[in-house]
Amino acid sequence: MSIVKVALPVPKRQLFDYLSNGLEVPVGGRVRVSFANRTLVGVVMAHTDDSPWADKLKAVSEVLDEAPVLDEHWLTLARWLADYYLHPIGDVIHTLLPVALRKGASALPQDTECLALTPTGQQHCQDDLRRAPQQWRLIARLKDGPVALHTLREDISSAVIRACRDKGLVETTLQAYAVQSDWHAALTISDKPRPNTEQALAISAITRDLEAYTPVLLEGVTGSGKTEVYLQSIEAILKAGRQVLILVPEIGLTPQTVQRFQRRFGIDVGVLHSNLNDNQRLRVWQQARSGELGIVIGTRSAIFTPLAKPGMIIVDEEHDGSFKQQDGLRYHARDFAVVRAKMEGVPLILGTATPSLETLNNALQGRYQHLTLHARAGVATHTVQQVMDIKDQPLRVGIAPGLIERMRSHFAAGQQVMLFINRRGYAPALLCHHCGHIETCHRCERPFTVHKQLNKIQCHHCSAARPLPRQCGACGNDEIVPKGVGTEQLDAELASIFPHISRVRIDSDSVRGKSTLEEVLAAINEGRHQLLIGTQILSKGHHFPNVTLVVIVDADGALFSADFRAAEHLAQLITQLSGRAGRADKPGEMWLQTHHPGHPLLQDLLHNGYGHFARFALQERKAAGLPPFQYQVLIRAEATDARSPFAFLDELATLLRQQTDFQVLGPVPALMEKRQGRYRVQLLLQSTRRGVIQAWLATNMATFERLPSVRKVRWSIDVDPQDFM
DNA sequence: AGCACGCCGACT
DNA sequence: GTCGGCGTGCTC
Repeated sequence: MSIVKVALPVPKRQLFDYLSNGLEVPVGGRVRVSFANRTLVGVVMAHTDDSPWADKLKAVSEVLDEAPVLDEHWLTLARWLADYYLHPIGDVIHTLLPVALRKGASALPQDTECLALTPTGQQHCQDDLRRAPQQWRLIARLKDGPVALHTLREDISSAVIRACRDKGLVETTLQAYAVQSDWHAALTISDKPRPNTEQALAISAITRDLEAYTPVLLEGVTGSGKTEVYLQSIEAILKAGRQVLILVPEIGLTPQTVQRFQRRFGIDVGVLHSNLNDNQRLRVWQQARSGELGIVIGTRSAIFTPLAKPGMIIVDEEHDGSFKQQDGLRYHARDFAVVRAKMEGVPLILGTATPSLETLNNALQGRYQHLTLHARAGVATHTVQQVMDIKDQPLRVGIAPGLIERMRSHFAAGQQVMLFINRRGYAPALLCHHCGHIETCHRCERPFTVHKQLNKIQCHHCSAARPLPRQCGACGNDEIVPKGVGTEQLDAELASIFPHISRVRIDSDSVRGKSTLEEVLAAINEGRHQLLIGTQILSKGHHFPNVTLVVIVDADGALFSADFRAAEHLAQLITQLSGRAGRADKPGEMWLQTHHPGHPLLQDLLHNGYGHFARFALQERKAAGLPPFQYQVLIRAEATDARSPFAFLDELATLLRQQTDFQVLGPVPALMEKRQGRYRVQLLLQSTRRGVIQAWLATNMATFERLPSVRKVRWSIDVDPQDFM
């Protein structure tokens, strides 16, 4: 009997057998099958002759691919992901494929909708469209032949296209999508500066052997010319006819970044970001896979882009938390990049000014080559970092009087000031002054955040919202006051302190969509705003040369957090923010407000810099038995009642404690005990040896799934957890 | 994950 | 009297 074993997108750790009925079904190709009263797209993992289900087997309904969409190499990577992250193979396969392919779209390049000039359009000249310059721009673009509609949409509005179509000047045609047929031939190198000694050393170290896995930690502060090292290392790869994959954090993928690569090499760059639709993603995936693109740049999931001739992987800002997927297949794109580079035998660059402790440790242990770039003369920003002790100080919106004065003098000198606060909204809580009641989201048991402008209170953990109450929900008193400070309040209060200063607020509430953020950032660097108030967004990827004063409003939260990585993240934030402010002739000044000015981590960071801090923090981690010296696996369970998650994890813990290869800690309530109406409990497994926990869990998974208590909970496994929320 | 089957409350 | 609530169980 000819049977195929199919990976299906269901949360079961198994494959499903179907009769292939003589159809040609390649391993790695997709099939459509009926499964529990519905039709699913799956991928054939193997062929076989018999099956324990022989009498119940259904036949494959449709073969979607003549050639595999996942070749042997990718099936191996898929199995690695499933084993390492203890995730069902069917869902891993599903995650690896572009959404269009998951839905069953053809994997072959499709004809694309293009716009072409009609004979009438051909004859039109600029004068005919004197009063419609946008329409003329479109006509001019099409003079050399049809252009794909999706390309035109990037810079021509649909109204213009419609107008021209209505006038009979243009028409839609279907034709094979024309990509740059040979980027290797089109490759030209423009505006290449001469590298300094450090850069030259780095480039030669990275490109010493283009055909071998050469992992490198490239540590370089802002202004040290890290991107130039990327560019010149890439050059060697491209010239050898091989492709480069670049991963960047979510916020770092700006048109400028892409343009920099495009300009240097004069070739098309494939871009994968969150605003693409399914077909656009599929197109980049196909072009990368067929080798038609020399460079692919994208965020987390871009690590799954297949390359015909892989040449190099670069992970920029490797410390960034957005590389870790927080649901489903909880992979870390940086870690998977390491595995992939090793398997494909290509150089790997992990670049950052503030390496994660995991990566730094790997470098210090000699697993990665550690290359350092110091700031170049003339570009160096020497931000002076200082601590503001706010004990007993009369704060105004959480800011010490001395710093209000510093702000005033920086404004007077015509410079910009940046305030960093980690809270969106007006205030993190609404308190009744009479009875002390705090308005709380019942689903998460956390205070509602006050949003005054939107006239509502909102839970930042489940986004439940209500109109801003006028009376206390408990006692009815109308003296209810916002407690604490968020970006919105800072903004409002500073308006009254500095009425003539133009302010701009930068957080996910005020900045909607990518273009808006770009516009705001441009306005800032044109000097149209003097005061910037914002959250994390400010620390990522944007340089503010005219900012000479940076204030971190509250550094205390991270110093005493239950999350052991909080101090590391604060240090990265401080270092990143300092690097983004000021320039050589206008050095910046940074103030950290704290009630604990003598805190050893803070003191070490400020006096000795990130590198020293990180080594010190590594020693602490080692002493405390924490990552990267211990490998962790977190098992989470949640349910609408408080007892079931505990019952399940208690049972699990008892089973797990039968072995002695790793520690079993818990179960304990999650840092956020209740979220979206569900009680959350977790069990932490810890070992000094990589992989032993996975091995044990894998062999006992079936037992766990048979526990009666498992029925009442939703549970998941997080390998190398990044946060414990 | 879906989706059906199955047994208890407020509605035309 | 029914529509529908979501608990439990199965899918080759």
